[in-house]
Amino acid sequence: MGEEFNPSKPIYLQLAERINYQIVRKELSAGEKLPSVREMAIRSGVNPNTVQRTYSELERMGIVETKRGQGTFVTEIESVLTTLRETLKKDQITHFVSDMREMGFSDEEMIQGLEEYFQVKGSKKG
Amino acid sequence: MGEEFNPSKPIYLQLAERINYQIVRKELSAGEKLPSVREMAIRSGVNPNTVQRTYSELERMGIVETKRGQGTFVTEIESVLTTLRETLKKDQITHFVSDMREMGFSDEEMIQGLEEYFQVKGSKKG
Amino acid sequence: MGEEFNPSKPIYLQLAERINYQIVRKELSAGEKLPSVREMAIRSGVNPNTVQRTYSELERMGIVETKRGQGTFVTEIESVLTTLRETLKKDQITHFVSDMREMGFSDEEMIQGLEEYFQVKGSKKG
Amino acid sequence: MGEEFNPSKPIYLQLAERINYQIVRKELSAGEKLPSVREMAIRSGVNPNTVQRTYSELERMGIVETKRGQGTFVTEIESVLTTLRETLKKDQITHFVSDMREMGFSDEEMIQGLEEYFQVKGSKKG
DNA sequence: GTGGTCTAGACCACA
DNA sequence: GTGGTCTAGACCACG
Repeated sequence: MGEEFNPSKPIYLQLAERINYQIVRKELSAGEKLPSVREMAIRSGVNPNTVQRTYSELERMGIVETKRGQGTFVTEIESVLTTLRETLKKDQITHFVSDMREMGFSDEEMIQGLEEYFQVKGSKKG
Repeated sequence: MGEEFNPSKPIYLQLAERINYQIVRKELSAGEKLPSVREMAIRSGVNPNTVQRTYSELERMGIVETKRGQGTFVTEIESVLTTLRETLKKDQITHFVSDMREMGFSDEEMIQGLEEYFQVKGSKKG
Repeated sequence: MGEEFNPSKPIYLQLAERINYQIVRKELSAGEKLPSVREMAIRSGVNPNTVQRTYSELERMGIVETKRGQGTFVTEIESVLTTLRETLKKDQITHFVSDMREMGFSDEEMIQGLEEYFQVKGSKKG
Repeated sequence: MGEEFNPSKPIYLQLAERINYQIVRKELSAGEKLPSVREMAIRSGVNPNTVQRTYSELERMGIVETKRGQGTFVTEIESVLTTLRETLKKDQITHFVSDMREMGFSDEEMIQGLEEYFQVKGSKKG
């Protein structure tokens, strides 16, 4: 139990990122209930206070809604989920481009490399 | 001193990857001397034997040449460095595509996202 | 227990050579389990780490396959074993010719000497 | 100083073999003086008594002659040297064939392997 | 049990 | 100094 956390970043943010990731991957669907704070604390191997902070942060971002006495739920507002998806996409791309540039690759090489990859491995079109 | 290592992967391999990365980023140029085994051990916070194993591995891959009593040097064979560069590129791309697909993005969305990114931020052509 | 090793050559390589030799002589057959690292260490009178290194080397050469938690086994890939056999043959011949030449014998004398030897002692044809 | 000796065989015989080998390689020519017992003992790192025994053995075989007060000399009798040469050749061949047979090679494979070797590496004819 | 990794500390050959 | 090997002893993941 309890995957590891990078000590150089607040755990509550890392946990939030993981949940966002799960939402975009549809492991958590719109309207679905998140694990209770205590449950999530045990699963993640962190303190319940940390989970609480994560949930608050997610609520501040509009990604989850807390219903008193019932629990915390993924928002059903489509636009929020779409934005979240776009945000994560952008983050991934930013990180990718940054790494590739550090290795000295040009924009063309990245595009080209991707297209070659798709051709070889077979593509998944949207 | 002593950067962190992921406990789920052998340290000697992670260290090799870091060095490969440094070579591709030209933080280490062709023919340049690597830190001595002992020096690198101190810098990395690991045992000299572990560094030794890393250097052996790199030598086996042809990325590094060792001269007894003198030290360990980045190879000057161009083709090896080119291959290394291509390998790391492929790895990055594989990882990127894998993550993006897990988040449900299509190949088109990745390419498109990249191109948008380049247009907004300004491109670096090869 | 504990056969002797030539101090002028790494033990882990000498041990590997011995095992290769045993395989070619069919004292170890394809698919057969090698002694465990610890067992072999005791038999050979060396440290388990040294045996480990030998087994790693053999695996790198494809001569041996290791199954986690089960042991190390001689490969069943015929081509590898054939190649090994050919390699050892070549090594033997190289060594023989080198010694004979040092003693001043010509190629003809070697061939001739061999043929005489076979005639006198009785031959084993393939 | 002092090459190593195989503990499984008398040192005096190993030393005799080495000297025979040197004679056949013409590092010691017919009639040439061998090092004095004391000198040889130092060079070989063995006890002078052992060298004495080696020289006696060589004299028994007719390979050297001892002249009181002058030293020990390689014989000048051609037939003895020829025989020695033939004996060493036979020993080499016996050892070679024995090893190759243990590895399962047929007589044909040995001859064939030798001939291939000569073709590739270039032959030295007598 | 198995193999695999890591540390600690030692000794060696080379230059 | 450099890299290379070896031992001793520990801990881990796998089955």
